[in-house]
Amino acid sequence: MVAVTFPDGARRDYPDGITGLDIAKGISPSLAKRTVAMALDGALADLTDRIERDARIEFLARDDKRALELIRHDCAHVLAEAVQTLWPGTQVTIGPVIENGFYYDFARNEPFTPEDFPAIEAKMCEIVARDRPFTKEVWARDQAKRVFRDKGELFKVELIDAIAPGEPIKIYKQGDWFDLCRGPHMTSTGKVGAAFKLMRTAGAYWRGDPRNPTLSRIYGTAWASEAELGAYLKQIEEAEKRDHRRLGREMDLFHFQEEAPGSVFWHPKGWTLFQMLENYIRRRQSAAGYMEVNAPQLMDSSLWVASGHMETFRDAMFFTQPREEDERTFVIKPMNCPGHIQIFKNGLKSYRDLPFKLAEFGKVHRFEPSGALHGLLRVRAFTQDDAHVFITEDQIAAECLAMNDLILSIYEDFGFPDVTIKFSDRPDKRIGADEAWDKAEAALMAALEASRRPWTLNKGEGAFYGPKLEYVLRDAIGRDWQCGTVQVDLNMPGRLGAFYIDDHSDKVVPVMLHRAMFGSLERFAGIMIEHYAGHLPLWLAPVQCVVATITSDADDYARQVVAGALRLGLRVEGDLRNEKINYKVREHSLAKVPALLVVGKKEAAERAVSIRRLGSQQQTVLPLAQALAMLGHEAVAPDVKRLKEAA
RNA sequence: GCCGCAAUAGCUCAGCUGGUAGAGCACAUCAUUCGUAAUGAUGGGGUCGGGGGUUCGAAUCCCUCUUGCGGCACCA
Repeated sequence: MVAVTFPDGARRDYPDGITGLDIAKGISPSLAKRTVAMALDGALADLTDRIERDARIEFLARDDKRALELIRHDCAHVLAEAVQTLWPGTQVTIGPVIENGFYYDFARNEPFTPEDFPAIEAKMCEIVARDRPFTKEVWARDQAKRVFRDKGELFKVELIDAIAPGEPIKIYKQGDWFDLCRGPHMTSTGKVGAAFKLMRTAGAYWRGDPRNPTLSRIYGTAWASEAELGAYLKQIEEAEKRDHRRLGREMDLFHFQEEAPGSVFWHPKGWTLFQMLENYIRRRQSAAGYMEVNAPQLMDSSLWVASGHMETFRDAMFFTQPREEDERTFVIKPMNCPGHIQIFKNGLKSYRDLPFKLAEFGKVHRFEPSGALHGLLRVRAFTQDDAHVFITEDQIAAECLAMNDLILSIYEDFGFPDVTIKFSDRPDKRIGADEAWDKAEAALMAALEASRRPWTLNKGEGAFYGPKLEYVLRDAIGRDWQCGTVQVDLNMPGRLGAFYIDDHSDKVVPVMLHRAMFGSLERFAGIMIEHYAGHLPLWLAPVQCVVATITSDADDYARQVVAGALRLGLRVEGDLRNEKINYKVREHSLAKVPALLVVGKKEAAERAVSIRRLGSQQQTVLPLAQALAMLGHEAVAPDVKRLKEAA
């Protein structure tokens, strides 16, 4: 007998090996009918699985939140059957559930294109309508391999070989079609429903390895109801409107062109935003004891051989061409650390000088793979808010913690309270002794734990010289981008011959921490633009307010308003054109100007302004002095505001 | 870099199976002085991403390069 506990706490004994379906039927036929799967002790399982030990059982209806991943996974199987029906000879590989949907990778000589989607979707609808039950069988390994090999499914044979010995080889059938699969599945294909849509095709390497064949991937989305599908598609449409590449053009912030792939042409407005970000970081890090420096853009390649960068990143570095007068090859810096180490090395340093904190808005160039480039988020030339902190081993944990706090407080100022923190430990390809890595990882981990923030482990993803913390932000369409980073480096200072004199007059190689907060100013600007959908807060907006006249009678007064705003340091423009106020409102709203100050005869007579804020139809009439004071206050950066309030 | 798709006016796009380029917005000029998301008229603007080929003839078909887009891989 097994004891089964129900969600209401009731407990009943059943014969050993009873299925969930039998239990459901015993309770009520309608329950059995509407149940698509079960959860045993919280783990999803096939409803027809036999229960062989005491467990807590839950019956999942199709509209249960947890059933959504089953809908998506079942949908992937339906897709695979549809594809193999339409194009016999296509091999199936894997088809997992992902955020918002699923994909399936196929091996076929001719890749799929979106033009194939209507036919595939129609076939999928047929399979769903047929409503065949999903049934599970466990096959012997040899039998499974034979069957798939005979079918020409060589990738599946490889997958079977990868299943650990002792693990069952599970086969799920849906009518005549079957697939090797971990499961679980719902009770039948009909449960997939109609709220699915194929989204796009893509090439993908088998098992993620570029040396393997390229498979043809089909991405799809699936939901419990048409309403949810519609809402999702709508959400994608909205996200596209906040794409920073589009807003960058619409707001006249920057552009790219063919001659400089992956390099930004910042326009006056975009550069204003960039400088606001830079100034903000400059204030924050200066308050935290960093000293700003500037190191050469070009340095002899020997320095990069010594640092170890040449060996690991040669293909991603830019070089100068030797010339008659100087045969050396120079590297266009891809990193700032070697430069900062030279500054540290210049002049003897004492332990009393530590922590020695050097910061630079360093413009670095990296020959990123062409396929990786993506607007401002992945470029070949970018500006790091980089810093290197030279310390003793004892200072590692405290300095890492201080960096972590500083970074998180900065993200909060920009409205990113939830940041994903990743801890990346030693990669296979690395320099330095394992004992050094042990020390570095332990210290970084101590700082991470002391900060009491949730984090995830990124196994083997550390830099070649040390472990790191990564701070990851999300763009409008849900892609993750690494921004800030804290890295412990016990290797490079030694390689480049840095040392300080300790309290026994001995030479000691310092520990170096690498730190970036925005990471790349370009990337952070892109994420910011998407985060605010172009509606930048006043302190960051390139044009903070426009003074717009209704008729030329107000021109003189408008000029006074502009002058008043300028005196307060506001970035203001006057719009005295002979255009209707409707036209001006539309234009400045589209340009995403945060505050529109409208002045007509009435305002001129009363020395007032009518304020219209971006995104609102409301107009507020305020006396001029009061309006400017209000805007002036709002335009103060959050960190400066805190200082003022504290004073 | 790999797989697929794309590139026509500043922007968004039309241009069927090859027959010499079009719209809206933007821009310029003129008129309009108007109370919170588009006033009207007129006008200028394109080696159809670059190069090569097929053809009597190429924006259109083929090859190639460049750049971009979506994934994959990469990311010090």
